[in-house]
Amino acid sequence: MASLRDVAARANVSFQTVSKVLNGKGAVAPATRQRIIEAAEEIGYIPNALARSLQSRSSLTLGVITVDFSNATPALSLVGIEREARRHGLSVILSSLEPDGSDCVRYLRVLMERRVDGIIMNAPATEEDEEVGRLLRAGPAAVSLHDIAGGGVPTVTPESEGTAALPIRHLLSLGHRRIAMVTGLQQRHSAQQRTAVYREVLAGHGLPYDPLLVEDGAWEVEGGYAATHRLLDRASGITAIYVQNDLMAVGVLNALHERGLSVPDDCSVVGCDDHPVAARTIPPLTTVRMPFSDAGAAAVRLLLERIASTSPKDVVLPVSMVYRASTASAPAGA
Amino acid sequence: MASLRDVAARANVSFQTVSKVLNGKGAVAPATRQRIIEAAEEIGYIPNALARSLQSRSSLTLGVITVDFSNATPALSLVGIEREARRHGLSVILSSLEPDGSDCVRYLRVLMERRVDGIIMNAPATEEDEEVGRLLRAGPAAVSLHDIAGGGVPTVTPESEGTAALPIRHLLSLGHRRIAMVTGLQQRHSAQQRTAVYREVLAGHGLPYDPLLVEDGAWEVEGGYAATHRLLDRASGITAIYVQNDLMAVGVLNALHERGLSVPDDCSVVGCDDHPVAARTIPPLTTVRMPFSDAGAAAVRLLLERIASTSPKDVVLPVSMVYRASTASAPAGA
DNA sequence: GACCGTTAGGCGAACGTTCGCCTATGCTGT
DNA sequence: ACAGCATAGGCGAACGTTCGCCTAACGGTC
Repeated sequence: MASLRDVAARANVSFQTVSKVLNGKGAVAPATRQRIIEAAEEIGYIPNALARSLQSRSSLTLGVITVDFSNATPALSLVGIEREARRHGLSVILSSLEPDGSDCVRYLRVLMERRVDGIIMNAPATEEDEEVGRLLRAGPAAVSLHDIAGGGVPTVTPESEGTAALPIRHLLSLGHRRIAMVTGLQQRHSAQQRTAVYREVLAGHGLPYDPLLVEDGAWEVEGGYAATHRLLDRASGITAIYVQNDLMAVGVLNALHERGLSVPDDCSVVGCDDHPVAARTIPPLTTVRMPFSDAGAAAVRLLLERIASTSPKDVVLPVSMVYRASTASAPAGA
Repeated sequence: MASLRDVAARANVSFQTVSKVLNGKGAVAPATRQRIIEAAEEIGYIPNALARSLQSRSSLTLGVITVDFSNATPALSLVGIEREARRHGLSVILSSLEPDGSDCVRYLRVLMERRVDGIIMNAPATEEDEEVGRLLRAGPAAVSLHDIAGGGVPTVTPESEGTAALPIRHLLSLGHRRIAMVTGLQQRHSAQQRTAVYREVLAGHGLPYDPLLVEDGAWEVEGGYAATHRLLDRASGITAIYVQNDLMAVGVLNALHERGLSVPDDCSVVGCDDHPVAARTIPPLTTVRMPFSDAGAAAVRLLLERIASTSPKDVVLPVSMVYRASTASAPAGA
């Protein structure tokens, strides 16, 4: 692979002069410049970013540590990150984690060895991990899409209050009183927060918390399906279900259909995320639109600010309701 | 950031000796070794992979150029690639393309500048691009998940014959004779092949090709929805639809439902991919399981073989049917 | 006690850049 | 004709590694 020296030899100049020309830095005579550019082209010179980074102490790279992105939502965040990074001329090194997040420390170290300019975390499984928090505070600039143990890392998150409050209020306004909930993994802060808001909003309407109305669906289609059957088996009078993500909601719709319950006539369903399929489920799903891709992009911009060493300021992104056909007034009899 | 020299100073040895210890290479007295290891730990030494790569002429990195992975299928391939790369101690640099693939050449160049050890392509939009083909043949080792213009790049692909033949034969065996098809983007070789196989298999059963039965759904949910309405508007007697991916099939099911047609009683639907939601659509979708994640992993292994300069041999992965509730015998009247 | 083999660790060079400083050349003005 | 000054380009050093070669010291053998 050709180096500056090879180009220089061909153009009869010193290799530093070639560097100047190719970077448009120093003063070089037009004729020489031309000669150098031609020589570079002829031998197919491609600069070595490794050497450049070594010298310049900046790799123009950022590392991303993400939860498994087989699911659409982390994939969307990743898309947002990658796109925004690309816009700023940064490359992205991708590391995905096993579900338990146990290998996070190892991958953080790899990123540090590669001298990434910054790190973006999207691995909620590690949000309680003190060691991860320590490394992120000590290492290169970092930004996270969720909480980090011990804090000190700027975050970009969807407006958590609204994420649960909007759909619950929507259901209340339609006259529903027995509103069930299918949650994501209860270890995750985001699931805990939504559950807390669900309790609060219901309490605000004089409705006591009923644990029989809450089931864990583990963020997965099958989890939502199974959770719904469990809910309907043990609790009566349910006229609406708030599901903490759309993937589970697909399972919920299927379970309700299996039981011969019509959505929304017998039971309303609200999802969360506005997953691409939500628009065409049967019936189309009323859901909360989450700014996943925007959050990824915002994280990159925040990271760039942090690298430029301005003060870290958390970003909270707004969420909004998307009204479709899976919600309706509570049945008269209920 | 600490370097070998800093560790050396603290342990009173030459920096090369530190290198030896940390890489477990040369013979070093146990006492010195211990001293060095402690010194490294005390000052929090982290090796500089950039410098190492520069010297060793190997970056332990592979570049991936992928179509936008908001959709589940390219995301799954990417997951497979990343996981397998990680298993082999390689990092992944991710570049995603705009839909038209026009920026591919630019990103290939970035990867070459970064001296990646290999490149994996998953960007069907570039499969006709001669320049891309040239670069891939001339540059570092490359492997593709689709065709490359001009060939010369080993590929990993699903068994294309079966991808369309299996579902069509399934529908034929159920007695269907007017089988419509919703295709992906017709520019893509994969869509073209499936269309060709569809024609052949039908012809093999004495059924002439009817262009009225074929519509483009552009791989998207909404495309599938709109294509179905167009099909039903202009062609009569359709009792089954083969949809070239599950995402479009979600739209197809929705459109059929809107028209008051029951699946599978009035019309059977077969998808393709075995997308996570396919198990819980209404009704659950009969589909072709595609080995996306496996293909990604296989691509990494093939790339490693290529790097080790064994001969490039294309890999073809088997596909299989998943029978669910969206297909049934053709209605008696048809 | 001279010889040799082994072990521990030093040292120079190279990988491919960028950067700052230095010098040779030629041109201007008086 | 000579100071003064751009302009063009050379050169050394540094970034942080790895690798191979060299040498000093030590212990054992005849």
